Amino acid sequence: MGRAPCCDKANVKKGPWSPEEDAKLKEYIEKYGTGGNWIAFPQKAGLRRCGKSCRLRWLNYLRPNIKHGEFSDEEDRIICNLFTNIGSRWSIIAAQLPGRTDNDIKNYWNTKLKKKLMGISILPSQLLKSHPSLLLQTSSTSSSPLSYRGSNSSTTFYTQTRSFTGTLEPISFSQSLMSSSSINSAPSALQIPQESVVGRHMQQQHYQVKDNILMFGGEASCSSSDGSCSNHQITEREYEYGGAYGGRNGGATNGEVKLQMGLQNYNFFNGVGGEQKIMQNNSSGNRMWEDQAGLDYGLEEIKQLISSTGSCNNFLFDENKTEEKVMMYY
DNA sequence: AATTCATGCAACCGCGCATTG
DNA sequence: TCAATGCGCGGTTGCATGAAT
Repeated sequence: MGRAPCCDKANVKKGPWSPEEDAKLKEYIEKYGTGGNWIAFPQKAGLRRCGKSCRLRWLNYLRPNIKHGEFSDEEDRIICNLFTNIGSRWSIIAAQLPGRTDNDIKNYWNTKLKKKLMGISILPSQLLKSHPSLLLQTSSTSSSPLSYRGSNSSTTFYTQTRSFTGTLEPISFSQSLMSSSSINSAPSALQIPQESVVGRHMQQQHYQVKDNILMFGGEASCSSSDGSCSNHQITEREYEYGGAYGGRNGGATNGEVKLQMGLQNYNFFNGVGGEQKIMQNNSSGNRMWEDQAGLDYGLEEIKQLISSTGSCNNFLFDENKTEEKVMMYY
């Protein structure tokens, strides 16, 4: 035996609210308040709606000072931080963001912010599966997809920070490249965000390794918000896999991806709880990317992904928008 | 131009908690 | 103490819209 319904389902209207209903609701509340009883509210206000529906409409859209539209970087940062600490307690998170509703934040998280995080560790193979039109193009003599060249000298990692779809906006990706989880799981782990390899607006980034510290950012760093250039460099040993991730707009030049690390096994795409790619030698001595798991991110994993950097502020967003620098031990 | 697909968002639903009698 | 009731929250759904094919 379930609980009694909160209202007469047969006699209440469902679906989108009309302007007339909105006006009625707003007018009544401005005159008399909510009356402290949402269940009884519709009858008093002359609305054929469920009380819960009235409450939701008022709280999320009609009450004063509701803020709609784009979330600022600061708001992103707060959401990210709070999610790391308390999880999906949207009402609490909303309490920290004046004018924002829990529903708004929840939707924003589910549709955009989470994707940004997931984009950080999505894999090239995954991209190619879902975007076969993205032909691989090697930047050198190699013709095989995801191939790379190695050398013993300095390393350059060229990539881009723009998304390849409109939903993956750049979010200081250079800072988010690495997570401690990937670091912990294997030496020299490096995550390449989705937007790092496919995009319509190409950029170069270099990652530096100095004294076993991978350094992101620096003088040539780019701002995440404007998509300007960021340069990072990795020294020690160079491997390069030609990225044909340029897509229809980018082509060979834009899609070039170079990457180098100094170890034999490279756990570049170690998504937290998701698919891993490990570059390793095969029997014929060629290095290959190996799928390790499916790409399935849960909230816990995303939380780990966030928290693994120690601070969400450091993870996603640049405090001062002028320099991005992340140092990691490998 | 038509169709399909992807995305974002408003709204709904069910459950747990708090309050009240 | 306990049952009834209402509130609030988080997860999910469905629709509208725009992009891609």
